[in-house]
Amino acid sequence: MKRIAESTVRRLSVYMRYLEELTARGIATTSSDELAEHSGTTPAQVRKDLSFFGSFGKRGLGYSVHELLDRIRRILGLGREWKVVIIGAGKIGSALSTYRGFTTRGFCVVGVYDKDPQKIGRRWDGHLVRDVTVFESDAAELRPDIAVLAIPAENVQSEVDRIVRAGIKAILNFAPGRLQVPAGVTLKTVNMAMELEGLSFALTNRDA
Amino acid sequence: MKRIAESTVRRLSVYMRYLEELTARGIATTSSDELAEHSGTTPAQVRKDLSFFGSFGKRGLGYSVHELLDRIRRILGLGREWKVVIIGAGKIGSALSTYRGFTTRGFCVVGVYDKDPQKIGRRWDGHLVRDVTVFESDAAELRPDIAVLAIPAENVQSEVDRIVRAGIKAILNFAPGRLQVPAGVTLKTVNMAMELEGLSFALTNRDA
DNA sequence: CAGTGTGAAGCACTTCACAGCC
DNA sequence: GGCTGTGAAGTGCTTCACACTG
Repeated sequence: MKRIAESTVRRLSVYMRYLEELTARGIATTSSDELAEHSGTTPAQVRKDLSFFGSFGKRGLGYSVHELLDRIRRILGLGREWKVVIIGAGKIGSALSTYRGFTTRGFCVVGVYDKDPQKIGRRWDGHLVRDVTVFESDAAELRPDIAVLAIPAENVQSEVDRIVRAGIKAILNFAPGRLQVPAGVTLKTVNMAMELEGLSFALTNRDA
Repeated sequence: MKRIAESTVRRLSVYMRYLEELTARGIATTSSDELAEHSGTTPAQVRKDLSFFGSFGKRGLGYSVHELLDRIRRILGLGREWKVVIIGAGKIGSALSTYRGFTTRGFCVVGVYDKDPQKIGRRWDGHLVRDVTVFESDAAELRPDIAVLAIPAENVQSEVDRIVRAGIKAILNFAPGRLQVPAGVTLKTVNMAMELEGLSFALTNRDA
């Protein structure tokens, strides 16, 4: 398959949400116009995005909500359960694991790790917090798919290295700083400070 | 000024972090090569990004760390304090307000609001949680700059409308769903579920 | 000579426009 | 007739390459 742009993947997620809403409302068909309208994009963009993966519509009629939802779920890999481990038993990880849309889309927390002796052994959102030093051996047995890295700024790279050594191929990172991962490992970083700086820039330079 | 790409603004934030590190290490000059190396981009990109705002370097010598840091801070609007209100006294808002890099860069929490009677009146990270219905009148006096919207999925648009009515021009949103804001208001949405779906897609379609 | 600043070229994503099918 | 699917055109960000300067 040809390389898919990240922006396309994000839009597929948005289309999926609207299709879920249509399903809940019992609506059976939709169109690229309607999808675009509710996803903040254009009909041509919707059709182009979908065209990378196949032809899911019927000319003159539109798309079957049920079928398109099924197809997009499959494309996004949401037809299965993903085992997620959380590194860092803090507020962000907790917010994420209790997020509606986390469990409902097949993401399942199978382990929580920390290096703080104060936290190790305690319960945290129904999970036992384990020592991060046992993570590699745990992972060898558990085979988690995704690691959420939600630790303070220090030594983030060494935790990334640990996660990579454990054989995990996808990391959602909330820690700041530039991180290195080998090819074949996908790293997505969410940096809240940077988002705020973007707002600061917008406020400072508006109308300019 | 010509319109600046969001990607450029994000990179400026990254350059700033490296310049802060150099300052801490007492290093006085740097180059586009070095900035690129530590920011995951190319020297040409660094120079192009900076060129939108002026000529800050010296040919043959590079950039003064001190001067460039000062310039970038000014560009990003970080030379002042920004008053931030948090709507939704939950875990995400709490994680954000205790985030290193939040207070250190001039973002200051001046109010916390919720609609849950259980939370109103309670202390939350040192702030008194107030009823979200008094937000507009509070804002008229307090004049906050940025609102962080960290509430569950229901009625997010009506909260956005309330924030906009209060005269706030920048919103950092953690709630899901498509939101409308009038021109002149900047909305940045962080959707963790969507980030995870991106990882799910990458895991499913790798090597393909 | 070393390293910036920048027009020009390259590339990737978006939009257009229309042929094709229901 | 209506709406999809898609090559072609358009747009905007990135990379190149080199003139320029300390």
